Amino acid sequence: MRRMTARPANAHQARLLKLLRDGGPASRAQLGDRVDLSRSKLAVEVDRLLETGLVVADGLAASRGGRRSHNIRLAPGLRFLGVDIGATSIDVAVTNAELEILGHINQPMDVRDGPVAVFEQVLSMAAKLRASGLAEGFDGAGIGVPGPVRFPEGVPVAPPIMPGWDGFPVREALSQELGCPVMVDNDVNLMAMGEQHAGVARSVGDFLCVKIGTGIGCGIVAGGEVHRGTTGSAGDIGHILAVPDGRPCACGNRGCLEAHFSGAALARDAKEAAQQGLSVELASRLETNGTLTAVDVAAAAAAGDATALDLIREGGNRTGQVIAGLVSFFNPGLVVIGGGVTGLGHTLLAAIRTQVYRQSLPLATGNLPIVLGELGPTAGVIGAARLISDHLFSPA
Amino acid sequence: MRRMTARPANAHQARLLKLLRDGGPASRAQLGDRVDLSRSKLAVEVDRLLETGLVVADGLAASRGGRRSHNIRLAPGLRFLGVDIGATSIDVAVTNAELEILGHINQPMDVRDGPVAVFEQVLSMAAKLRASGLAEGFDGAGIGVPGPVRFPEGVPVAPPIMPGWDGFPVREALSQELGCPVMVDNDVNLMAMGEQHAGVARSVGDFLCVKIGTGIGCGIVAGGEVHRGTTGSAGDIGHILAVPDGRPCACGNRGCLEAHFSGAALARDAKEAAQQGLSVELASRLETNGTLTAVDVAAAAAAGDATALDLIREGGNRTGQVIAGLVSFFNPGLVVIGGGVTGLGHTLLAAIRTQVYRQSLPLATGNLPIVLGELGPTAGVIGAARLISDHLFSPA
DNA sequence: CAACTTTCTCCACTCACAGGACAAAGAAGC
DNA sequence: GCTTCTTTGTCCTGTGAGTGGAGAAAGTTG
Repeated sequence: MRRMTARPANAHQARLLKLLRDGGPASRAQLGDRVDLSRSKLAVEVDRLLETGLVVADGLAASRGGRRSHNIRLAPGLRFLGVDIGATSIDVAVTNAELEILGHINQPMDVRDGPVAVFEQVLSMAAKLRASGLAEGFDGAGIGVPGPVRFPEGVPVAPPIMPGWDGFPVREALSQELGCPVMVDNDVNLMAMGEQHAGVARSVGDFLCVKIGTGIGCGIVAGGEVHRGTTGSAGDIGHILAVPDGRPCACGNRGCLEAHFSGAALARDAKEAAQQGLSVELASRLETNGTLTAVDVAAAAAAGDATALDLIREGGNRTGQVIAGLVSFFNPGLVVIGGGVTGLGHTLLAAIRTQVYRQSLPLATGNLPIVLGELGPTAGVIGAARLISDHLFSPA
Repeated sequence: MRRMTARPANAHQARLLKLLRDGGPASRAQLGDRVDLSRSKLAVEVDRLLETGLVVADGLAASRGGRRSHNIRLAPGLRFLGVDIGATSIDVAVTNAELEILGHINQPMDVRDGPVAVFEQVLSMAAKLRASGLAEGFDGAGIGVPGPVRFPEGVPVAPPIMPGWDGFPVREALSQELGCPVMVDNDVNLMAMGEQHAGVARSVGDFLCVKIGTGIGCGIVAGGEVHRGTTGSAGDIGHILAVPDGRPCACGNRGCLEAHFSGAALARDAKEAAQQGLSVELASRLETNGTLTAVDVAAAAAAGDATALDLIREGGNRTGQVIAGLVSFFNPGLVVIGGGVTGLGHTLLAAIRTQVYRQSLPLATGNLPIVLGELGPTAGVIGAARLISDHLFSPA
């Protein structure tokens, strides 16, 4: 099958494509209501899109009391690949043009194995999805990496937790391998875009998306657009000072948020507690598995273990203090908490909320929801698909 | 004289007006180089602007080897009023259409006297400027207030340091009194716009502008646009936690940045130090004046007083720690320090720089200038004039 | 079957805009 | 003084974007 060759020729067409993507199939009349164009002009642009094959007209909708309308929809064969490279695992998904997930696989992996090994795995996962008949090829791919990215070029820059990726031309390399356009971004930004597109952040202009996984980061959306900062490192909140003279951090400083709360820090603290005999629950898990992860802490907490709950509360308080500062500064309309630790659930959320509502001024917190992400592990891949579709659905 | 009645009819005209404002007078040919329009279309739009009186053609420029060009410039009679209401003083200035300050006066005042008293003073200051022959009237006014503003309506909301202003229709009231369009914003945002227009932040897309005066606040510019947040309280960093279990703050919490460093905090600490006999210099000043202000501390520091220098360094460290967090989060391309305490100069700046460069990651700080504002007390009024001119130079 | 609705198409008219021809005004060389 | 070249600004025509109305197509309702 020939892949997507055309791009929208003008802003009107781009607008229409995005309407169809976000709102699903519609008739010409419905499109006319949502776009500021005369019926005649709209018909012209739709016809041109039909010619390019980007959209198709299939079937007639039920009558609403008059002539039945033609259903206009995005080409049903369009397929986007969403890739979310985490610190310890890879998510790959295929979506259709409406960014609905058709297939999704996850595999453990270590980013520190370097770009070559990781790419091999990503490509084999993509091949598996293709082989399962979900896609004959990909029209575009979005990919998220756990570190700062020089966005226009799609190249990671000085990523702390992924040495060996610095300056690696991710966009170009992947584009060559897959034979389709590729866009690269920070994984946290993609999570934010995912929640914005299909999750809790729909129709919120300014929000923060805090991702707590192996590390900790924050996606920033201002005026509906992702804010990436001057060097692409915006949202890198893991190394904000949380505890003066606190724990040593990999970055060389002390007391960084990430050194006190993150998947890695939680596992470390849980292990210490277990070895000190503070928790029978954690100790038995340590013995069984040989090691502890955030998942064990979550399970222990769910079982009512006091030490585990304390660890989570403590971490939540630290995180909440930092978020309180960000809320005062940025004044978002929503704060989303996501990432691997969402399994810690409401204990974590309650601790964060307490700190934010206590420390920030009422004007900033008065109507500020702080909620868990809605999409879980799919947020990243949906965001990735959204990234590339935004690119492809813009005038060339 | 009849004031500015017309507004640009379309985006092209708006663009041309802003080019003339920011780049000064120019010929049609020069305008053509800076705007993406054919000469014919450009001529049409310029002619229309000439008809409306928004721009004038006066005289011929020197020849550059061919036919001499007509000088196109903004109407020389246009006058904007810039008002910057601080916690303890008011600045009012008149500018021409190019936002050059033609006259500027400053008077001490207390915002807590409430909007009615303050307005009376602002109007009398504006009248004085008009009487001096600098303006026959005002085509628009921008006004900054030291607290959050619901921007579209131009109404302060829940301003901590200016009780009595909550919900007061500043925009509407002032517009009625002055008989011209008015825009209202937070004073810190206006300072940022001022430095962006005519100061150190020219041509920087993402930057922070930290204003340390009676209180402490931060203007945020992202992608060239001021970020105001969901409720207009973005940049309110005075109540970010700086010292766990630190000094009590007026907001009810402890350890807020503003409780540890601001004009007010500095005066308080200096007084304490003087009373404890830690500094002869400060004690003598206290005796002479009966009280101490940040200006006294600056003078003592300039005279080499160790205690005063310590106070400044200490405060700079606290502020620097908070700014370090904001830099990690926002990844700006520039940090501007301004406000009343700029008199503290390089001692303060050095302390802030030390903290930021030490605590934030190299990628964010690698090429990050941290500098004092260039415009001093005029930043606010220039920003105010810029605010209203941006409004008036946009299609109606 | 008539009357009304909704959807879509066609057509004529207006306006935005580009691009080239050309006029105006001066500089530089002969 | 005259020609040639350069720069600036104006005029004119052709093209394509876009609007709005007329009306055809395809239904529903009574």
